[in-house]
Parts: sequence; C-alpha cells; structure tokens
Amino acid sequence: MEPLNVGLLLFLPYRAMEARVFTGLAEAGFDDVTPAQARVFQRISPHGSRLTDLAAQAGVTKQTAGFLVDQLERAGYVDRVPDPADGRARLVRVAERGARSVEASRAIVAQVEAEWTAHLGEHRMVELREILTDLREITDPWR
Amino acid sequence: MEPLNVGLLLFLPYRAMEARVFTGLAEAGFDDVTPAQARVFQRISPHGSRLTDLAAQAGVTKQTAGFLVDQLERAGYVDRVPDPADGRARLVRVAERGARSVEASRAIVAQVEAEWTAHLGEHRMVELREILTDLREITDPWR
DNA sequence: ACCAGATGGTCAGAGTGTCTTACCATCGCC
DNA sequence: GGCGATGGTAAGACACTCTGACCATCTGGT
Repeated sequence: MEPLNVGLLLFLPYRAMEARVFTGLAEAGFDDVTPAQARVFQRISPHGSRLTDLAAQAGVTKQTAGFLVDQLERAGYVDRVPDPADGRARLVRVAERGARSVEASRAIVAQVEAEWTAHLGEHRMVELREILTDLREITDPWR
Repeated sequence: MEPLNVGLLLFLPYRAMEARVFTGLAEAGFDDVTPAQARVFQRISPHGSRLTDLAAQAGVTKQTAGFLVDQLERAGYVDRVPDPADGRARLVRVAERGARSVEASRAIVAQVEAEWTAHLGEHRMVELREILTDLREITDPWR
C-alpha cells in the first residue's frame, strides 16, 4: 500500500474539477470552448492581459497563446484592444460572452467545492486551500 | 484579493512537479519520453496492465493509449506479453529501461517533496498528503 | 537625438496527441 | 453454439504545440 506521489495526488482532483467544469459549461451552451483555450482564458486579468503574459502564465509559447486567443475571439469570448501604454502590444479582454461563461463556471466550481467540503469536512477543506496557497509561493513563477 | 479556485491551486504545484521530473529525467538520459507517454507509463501496475485499463486510468481512449504504448515499447521502456488469463488481451509491463527511469524519477520526486516539506513544514506536508488521499476517494474513478 | 538590444506579436511549417468511426478476435454466458 | 460484451487495432481528421524567422515598437546609454 505504497503512498502515491504527491504530484499524482494533486492531478487527480484537478482533472476531476476540470472535467466537471467542462461538462457543465457544455450543458450551459458554452460547448465550443476547449480545455486548452480555457487554460489561457482563465488567466486574463480584469484589466486585460498581454498575450505574452498569458502565454507565460499558461506555460505555452506566445504563438500557441495567440492561436488559442484567435479562436476565443472568433467565438466571442474575448476581444482585443490596443494597449494604450505600448504601441506594440494589445490587451486581451474578457468579452460579454466570456463574462457569462465565467459566471457559469463559477457556479460549477462552487458546486464541486461544496461536494469536496461535504466529503472532507469544513476544516480540512479550509486547510487544503491554505496549504495549496502557501505552496503556490514556490511552485508558481507568477507569484 | 479573491482566493483562486481550488482547481487552479491544485494545478500549479502539479505542473511544477511534472516540469521538474521531466527536466530531471532528460538530464539523466531519459530524454525521449513525453508527458503524454509518462501519464500512461506511470499507471502500469507491477504485474502488468491491460491497455484498456491504462487508457481508462489515464483518461484517454484506448487508441490513444495504444499509440503511446507503441512509442514506449519502441523506446524500450515497456514490453508487451500475452495475458495468460485472456487470449484477446496483452499485458503491458515495465521493461528494464523503464525500471531505471522509474528509479530516476523517484529520486527527483523525493527531492521536490523535500523542498515542499521545507517550505510547508513537516506537519502540513503530511496533512496535505492525507487530505489529497482522502479527496481521491471522490475524484478518482479508479478507487 | 540616435542606435542597439530587448520585447510584443505574427507567420509558416512541422510534429505530437487525441478523438471518432469502423473493424476483427476472443470471451462469457444462456 | 450463438450472441452480446470486451480487448485491441486501423485509418483519417482535428486540435494543440513547438521551432525558426520575421516585423514593429520600446528602452536605455551615449
């Protein structure tokens, strides 16, 4: 009964969460967004983000991020505006349809977290979040 | 300062661990294994596993699993033997080179876990593992 | 004010991973 | 013995990602 490595233990609930969000979004009419697109979309800041930043945070090249943002833009989830602070750059922003999908996914995440809390108990769920937030300091290059 | 959703919090350290293991394996001479291959390889049981089981546990179709196992076999990480219990099936087993790569990755995982323990403290690291193991019961369709 | 290097972004091409559909061989059970 | 379920493969299409090359703009030093 050897314990699994922590990497895999982290992956299993992550994948379960992702799967729930995707099936839920598809049921809510957001059926044209892919996991890869979502991993970029999820990181758009409220004020808009540069492509390069999205790429770095999502862990892909800027070409890949550009490819995915193109699709998100065509599907109406995001738009792009010139960055007033830098003539080379454009800001990717969440568009109207994107905002609606964020609302939908927020509800699904809350539902899944509620199920996890019911299983783990309130205390351990809080603890899990605290520990992971702490761990983020040394595993997320983006603070 | 809204808290991140737990899914993303799980993903960040998972990705960090995966990245560390891959760069470490590449440095140790196992430079031809891809993340997708590893996600299948990691789930091979000590007695050998059927392709269908590997596919289900890795969350891909059996065709995809077969494609990845073909590559692992060509690279010497696994071999396939007929399943004595079922004439249709073959068992995928860890081969000699695969066993060496397992040893290498075990060392890397131990190193990363040691760093995490140093950051979180012994107690919270143990707690993290316990909570994740508990959470596995409702997020891993495979027990 | 200028230039050189750094940075934001795009284009083109290739390779990898994944799925759907279709199919064959064997198994287990009535 | 036959029939539905299961283990596995084949072929084709699509999605994702990378490398290399390139252009436009910015920034800092002189």
